[in-house]
Amino acid sequence: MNIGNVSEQSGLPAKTIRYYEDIGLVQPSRRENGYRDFAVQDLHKLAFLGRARSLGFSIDECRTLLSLYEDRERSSADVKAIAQSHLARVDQKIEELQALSATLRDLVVRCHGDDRPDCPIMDDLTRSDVRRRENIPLEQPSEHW
Amino acid sequence: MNIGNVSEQSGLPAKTIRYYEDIGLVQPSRRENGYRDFAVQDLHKLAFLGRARSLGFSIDECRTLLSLYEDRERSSADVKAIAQSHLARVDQKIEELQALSATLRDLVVRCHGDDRPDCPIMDDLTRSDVRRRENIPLEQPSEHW
DNA sequence: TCTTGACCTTCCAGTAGGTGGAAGCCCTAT
DNA sequence: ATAGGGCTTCCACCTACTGGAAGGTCAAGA
Repeated sequence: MNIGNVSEQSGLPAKTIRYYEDIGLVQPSRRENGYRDFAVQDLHKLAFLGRARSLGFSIDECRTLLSLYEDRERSSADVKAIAQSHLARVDQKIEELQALSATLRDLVVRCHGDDRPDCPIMDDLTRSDVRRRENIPLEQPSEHW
Repeated sequence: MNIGNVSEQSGLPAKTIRYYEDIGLVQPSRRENGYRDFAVQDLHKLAFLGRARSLGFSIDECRTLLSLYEDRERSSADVKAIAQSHLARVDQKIEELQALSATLRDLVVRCHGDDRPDCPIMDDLTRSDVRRRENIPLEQPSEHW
């Protein structure tokens, strides 16, 4: 099966599939002309990956899930542990964003938003005390959401 | 003022401050020995940036906010518009994560998590229909949370 | 005066998870 | 024979930094 075909059936862009090969998630064979030749199992794996990614699992988690996926003897406890820790992170992120949302909403509501320059949002950003930030965790850009 | 001093007072790592200079957010002068020499205004700008970033504004939004910060004639409407669109994105993200959380929680609850291999989580990831994904937006990795 | 250590500099690479584009084969249909 | 679409590799770019190496600078203490 050519990459275009697999792309269409799995819903993943061809670029992404090549990238997944690069990082070792799939190992399609090659034809004589150099074209990748995907087996049906590869298609299943890619579709599995697409679903796991759409649930927000990281590539590393996907790697583990994939090995569990291919292990017929794996225990459901192993899978559950991964899903649980992912769920905990999602819920944590939700809480952080909700605190952020509340702060922003408060600022937006208090800003009259007209032609005059005075603005509570700017005042807040300019303020050098720390009252506002007491309950707001820092963004962790390294999390790459 | 040396970078270490500014770092301590603004709460931003020195590396980050150098990076902010690289991308043109601050322009400290230089001493004869090559050391950066920050003015008090630079410190204010960096503290402002730190607060805006902690509220989740992107670097590009910070750039705009900074120009508004330095414009005493700016209208509060301009600031409000940026904050509002940011708030909308935050709320959108919260909704997505909540849908995700609900799905994951359901899967986790249904998985008995013992030594046996059968696992609803795996079943869901393996399933090739689209029922589950109907209400779940795709992760947008380009958003870089 | 010498040395130690803290502080500063630049530059390069890496992070996660891809995406965009260029240059160039390959294959099929007309 | 040629046009097109599909396939290949490779390199660069995105966000917002962070880590580390190699080396210059400065102030304090022996």
